[in-house]
Amino acid sequence: MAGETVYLAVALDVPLPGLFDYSHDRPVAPGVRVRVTFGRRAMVGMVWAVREAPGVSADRVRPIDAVLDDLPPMPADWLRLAEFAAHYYHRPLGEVLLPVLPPSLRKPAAYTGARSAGGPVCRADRRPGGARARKRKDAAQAGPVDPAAGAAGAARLVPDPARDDEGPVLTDAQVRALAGLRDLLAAGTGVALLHGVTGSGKTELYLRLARDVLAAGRQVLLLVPEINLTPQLEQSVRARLGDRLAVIHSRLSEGDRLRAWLRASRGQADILLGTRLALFTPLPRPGLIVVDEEHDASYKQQDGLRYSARDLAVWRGHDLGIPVVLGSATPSLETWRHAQEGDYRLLSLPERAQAQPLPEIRLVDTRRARLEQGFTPQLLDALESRLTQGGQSLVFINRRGYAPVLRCASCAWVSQCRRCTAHMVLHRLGGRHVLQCHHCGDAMPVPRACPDCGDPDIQPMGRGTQRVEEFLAERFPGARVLRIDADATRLKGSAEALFARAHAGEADILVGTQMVSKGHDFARLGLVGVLNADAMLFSQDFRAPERLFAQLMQVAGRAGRRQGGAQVIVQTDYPEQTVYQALLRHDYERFAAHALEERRDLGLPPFSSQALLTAQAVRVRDALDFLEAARARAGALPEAAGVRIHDPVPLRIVRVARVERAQLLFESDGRGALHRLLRALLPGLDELARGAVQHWGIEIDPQEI
DNA sequence: AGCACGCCGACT
DNA sequence: GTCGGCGTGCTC
Repeated sequence: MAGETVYLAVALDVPLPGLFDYSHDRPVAPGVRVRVTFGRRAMVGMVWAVREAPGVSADRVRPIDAVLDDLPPMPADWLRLAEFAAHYYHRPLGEVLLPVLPPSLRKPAAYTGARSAGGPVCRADRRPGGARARKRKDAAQAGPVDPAAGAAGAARLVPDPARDDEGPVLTDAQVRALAGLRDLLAAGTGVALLHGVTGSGKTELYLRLARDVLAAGRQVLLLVPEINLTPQLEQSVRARLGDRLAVIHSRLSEGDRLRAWLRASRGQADILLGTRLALFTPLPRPGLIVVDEEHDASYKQQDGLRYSARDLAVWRGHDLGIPVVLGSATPSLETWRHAQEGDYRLLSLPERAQAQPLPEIRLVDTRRARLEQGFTPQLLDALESRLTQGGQSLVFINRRGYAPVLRCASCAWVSQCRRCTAHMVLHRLGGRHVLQCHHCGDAMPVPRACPDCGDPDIQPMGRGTQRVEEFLAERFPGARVLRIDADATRLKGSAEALFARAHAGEADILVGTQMVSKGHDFARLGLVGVLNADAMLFSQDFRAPERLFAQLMQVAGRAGRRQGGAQVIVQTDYPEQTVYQALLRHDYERFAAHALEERRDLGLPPFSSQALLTAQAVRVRDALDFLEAARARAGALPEAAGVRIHDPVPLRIVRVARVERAQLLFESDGRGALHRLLRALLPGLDELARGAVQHWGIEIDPQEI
């Protein structure tokens, strides 16, 4: 088989443009991984193309160290997806192709070490169970479980498509929406927006649609925004659709992640449930992609390749010729506009599935109120009466810790982080208090007296979840108060435990951040109180009202899902704001229409496309100088026509961990013009950045500005 | 991004 | 004398 020397163009996970040529004695198919030496280190790369001659002088070309043939070549559609993502987000191919693989498939040590016998795939196959499956066996499962499902070639548990009576009786709106979704399946392609208020039964429709797809012998990819949401959905899917399910998210162990990836990519799993990174799993028989809570910011990766899994899901669906369903109670304005324009098919579920009315919403004006620890008398009374009725309440405050800042009573001292332009937040840790920076993670003890003037009277200002928890426990001595936030759930498994206690009714008042607002269905929850919502209104970001509205709709949706008479109290200084007025009526459409009009007037997305050039330096001046130079260079290019180039600005939190940051916004009405300009501009920027700039990057379709 | 090499300060 | 600081430059 060995023959003439060929040159393999290999993609490597390095921030350098292009591919790297290596020699080999025979051609290797694109999509096959290889082990190579790059500089002094061993790396796993992926063959992208075969060439007869190297693109660089032959003396620089090195041979391939090994062809990793423990897996078939990555399928062509998967390679197209990665190529599109690399092109669209302006990153080298290798920075897409490799990081989206399970870690063990891209680490050279997995193939070279003494214990690597046969490589990671061999080892995974030798132990097909894995921790997840072992745990599952112990747990009593509702619904059919096929004990052999983990093994290759296990009998498929095919649901009977004729049995449409499985699961709850559908409402008229659900029946209509399901018919629309089935039209989409029959058409074979297209995007649907399933717009349904919380509790309207979107999940039920996903399950029914998925069953159709499975019955046709195809696979379903089901994306959720957060790891927290996978266990619940996993249980419903198993109960209704059987055990040929794989779950992928970043907190799996390497072994479990590889096993799940293998089961999906070999077609042994019919349903793949996961967070954004699951989008990049190859599927041999794809039939449907569902993106639940499509508006959620978690779909946008915030480091490395900054991709939007929702946008790529739409692209992948189109490329594969399969339908994509986007579900949300508060669709992103981008998606909503597509639905309005008819690009996406709009299917609505305007009412809750189980005939519970939506909770009554009250805005309580805090300008006139006498506040007790941030609480209005109205909210305290409502909490009190829920307690006497034996119902559960939720106090929502999107701020963790005890108090956002510590301040000296007699001078100007505040608890400023040494390394960031941000305050250090007071936290209660065990029985003690400490100061923590939420941006760099730095921590320090609370000073006994003011470091500047020596006054011992230093006081916490404002409040976070911990202080609210403490106050409520004092104010309502008989009540069981349970706090659920990132701090309380930091330990592995503690999130599940806390949520289980909340669900079991072992708490009368829940205090939580946005973590509690997603996906959970607390049976006895009859009251939601929202503190400090206005904080989000003041953000400079033009998307702040959209996010606030979604957040409030979501948290309001926690109330009264199982019984009527539920109430939501939102405390605000600005009850007249459109966001709050629309919220009062549970009126997404009114809010969206208003927000879209504003966006259109200002030429903001979705009526324009944006890209953000970011720079980091020791001193912000250097970052700004670089961006200014980039702006001048961009403006001089012929491709700049039709692209608005804003002024470079320092970020609001300019310094994080002693690094200062600035950004430059590009905006254009058409996507094409923007990308053409970037294509012309970006290759020269490394040269401009030489010197004081530590790092620069481009972000396409930024979610925060 | 790694990981080298390279050329100047405080340690046994 | 050398251990090690991080500036500069390269990786098919």
